Formats: sequence, structure tokens, C-alpha cells
Amino acid sequence: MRSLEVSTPWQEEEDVEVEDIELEKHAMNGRDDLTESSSDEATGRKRRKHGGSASSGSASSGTTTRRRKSCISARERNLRRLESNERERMRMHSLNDAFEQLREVIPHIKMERKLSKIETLTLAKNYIMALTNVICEMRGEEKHYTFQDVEDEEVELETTEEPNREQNNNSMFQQNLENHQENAMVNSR
DNA sequence: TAGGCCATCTGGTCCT
DNA sequence: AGGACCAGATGGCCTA
Repeated sequence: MRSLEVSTPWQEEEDVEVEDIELEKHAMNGRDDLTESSSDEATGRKRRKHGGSASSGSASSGTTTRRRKSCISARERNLRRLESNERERMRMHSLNDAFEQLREVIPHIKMERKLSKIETLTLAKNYIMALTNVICEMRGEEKHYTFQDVEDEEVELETTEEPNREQNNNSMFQQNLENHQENAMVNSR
């Protein structure tokens, strides 16, 4: 951590800003660990040991001139940044919660590790397609979609990752849906 | 050790 | 004006 240097007003503001960011980032990390450690233990969520990058490469370099337009103090800017970071963190956590909920409702072959985000989205899409097919079938219409593991011509589905597992899951979708379909028929009698 | 996945920070843009 | 959303950058962890 650098010490504060006394210099020209502009320089001083820049220096103070850098200093504040460093200071508050550490403060934030500490608070982060305190406030979120309990939920992290529950979810197994990983924590940053250090804050992220001090700057986002090229993006930050062009900001100094723009910054000077604003009449708010460096400290105020830092505060806003920290608040913004906090909101972004919360937003990403809620996004991750949504992913978790999605994982729970998608039938898939249980694995030792949880589904990645891209896998979750891909399977969700396939599941929706399978459900759509079932609805079409029940209505006596033609199926809308065909899957990769079906020999027929392919519609949609341009997935690239881990086709084997996906095929298994797609087969499972069909099987599950057929079972549900049968149950629905039985129950409706 | 390389590559995949992820969390976080950050600045820009859009929206209310 | 301020918050939400987004994408780029960065670095840590894990696995093959």
C-alpha cells in the first residue's frame, strides 16, 4: 500500500482515489467474508481471496479524463463504485440462485459435480423442446423438434459440448415424458 | 500444465 | 441521476 503523497490538486485527487480504492477494497473483502461466509458454507460457493483486478485493462485507462468532468469527490466516487460492486455481486448471486433452481427442475443424470451454467441452459432448452414434442404428440400433431440422438433430420440443436451426456439426458427426457404421459392418461380415466 | 469454469471488479450503456 | 444490465479483464480452483 502506497502512502499518500501531497501534490497538485488534480494529482492529489487521483492519488487519493487510488488510495481509497485500495483501502476500501480490502475493507470490502473483509466485510464480504463476514457477511457471506455463512451462506458460502451452505452453498459451497467459492470466495475470492483477493479482490478482482484493480482495473479492467484498457477500460480504466480512458476514464481519468471523463472522471474530471464530474464534480463529485474521489471519495464519493469510490463509495458509489463500492455500492455498485455490491449490487453487481448481489445480482450475480441471484442469477446463480436462479441457475440452481433451474438445475433442480431439469431431469438429468446425477453427476459428482454439478451442471455447469452452459450445460444447465442447454439441457433446459432440450427439456423444453422435449415437452413441446409431448404436447404436440398429445394433440396429434407432428413433433416440432428432433434431437441429436435421433437418426432423423436435425432441427435446431447446435450444441457442441459433451454430446454423450447430452444424448443420455435427452433420452431420459423422452423417457420421463413418456412416463408422465402415461400417468396423465391413467389419471384422467 | 493447459484448459474449463467461475467469482469478482470495472466501465459503458440502457432504462426508469 | 441512479440502478440494472452487460461484456471484458483478471485471477483462483479444479481436473485431465
